[in-house]
Amino acid sequence: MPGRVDDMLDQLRSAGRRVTAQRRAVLQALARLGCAQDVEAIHARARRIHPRVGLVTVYRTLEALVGEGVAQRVVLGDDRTRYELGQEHGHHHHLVCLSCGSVQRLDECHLESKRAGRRHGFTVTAHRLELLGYCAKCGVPA
Amino acid sequence: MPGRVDDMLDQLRSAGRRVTAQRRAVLQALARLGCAQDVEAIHARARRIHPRVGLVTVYRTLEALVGEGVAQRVVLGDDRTRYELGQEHGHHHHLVCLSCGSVQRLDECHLESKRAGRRHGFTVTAHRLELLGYCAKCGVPA
DNA sequence: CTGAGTGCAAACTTTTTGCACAATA
DNA sequence: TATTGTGCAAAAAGTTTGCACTCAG
Repeated sequence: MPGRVDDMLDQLRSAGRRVTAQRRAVLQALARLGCAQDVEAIHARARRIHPRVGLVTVYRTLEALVGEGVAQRVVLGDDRTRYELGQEHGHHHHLVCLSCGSVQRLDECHLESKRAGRRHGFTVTAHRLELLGYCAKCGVPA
Repeated sequence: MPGRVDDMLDQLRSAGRRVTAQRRAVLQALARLGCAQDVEAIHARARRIHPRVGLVTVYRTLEALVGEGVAQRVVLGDDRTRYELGQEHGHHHHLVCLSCGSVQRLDECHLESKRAGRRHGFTVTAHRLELLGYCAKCGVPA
């Protein structure tokens, strides 16, 4: 995971962007936090790595990372904007616990709806799927 | 569709809520607009039906309708909160055009991921699926 | 007539922008 | 050194809340 962060920093540099301590911190925060984290959490984690990271910089850095294809926005249905490393490669979905709000990654993708879209004259190029329910820890409420 | 609105108003009344001209207007706006509309659009449409509807009332009414199971929130990945009539019954997904932003309803649901969730110790009780791409009118960009 | 519902204004939350300063390449 | 990136403060945008007034039941 640390090597991966360096690779991404190189990618930024190659794209003509500058590598700063703040960006490194945001990237490391993303790498350590796992998927679908909101901006506040990313900011807090980044601060633990490098105290001089402002919230504004986190917003701007995330936008830059998305632009470079290093990170992506994730929308889960609550009102928070979330981000995670990786783009379409490493495609996955999320299991969102309705009880504790935890989010875990689901790598399988049994999706057969592309055809359905095409039947509507719609060309499906991407999709987003969230499974909502209760995680093993919480269990289903009575 | 007009009968359906009256039925929903009755449902509100039975639940001890009051039926006002504003609520009727919001409900009619939802019925006429189709699925996944944002609050601003609902407000504008409601105003055309009954000019004395404030934005705040639209927010509060939508919340009440969701609480009564008459309407539901829809999250599509842009930053807007959207609403539409109907709840889990009438389950459907959306085809979101990346070019014009139009949203159309997809009634089919070929979802086989519930099993996948269960394998993770996760009990799936609901899911959300958006297919992104290009509608027939827009076509796929070069 | 009594409490649920409404409108307005103000408060809040989240995200964006302007501008002077700092630091990378 | 030439810019890109940063921080702060302020502005926007979207949503919620307090309060007095209105109206459905």
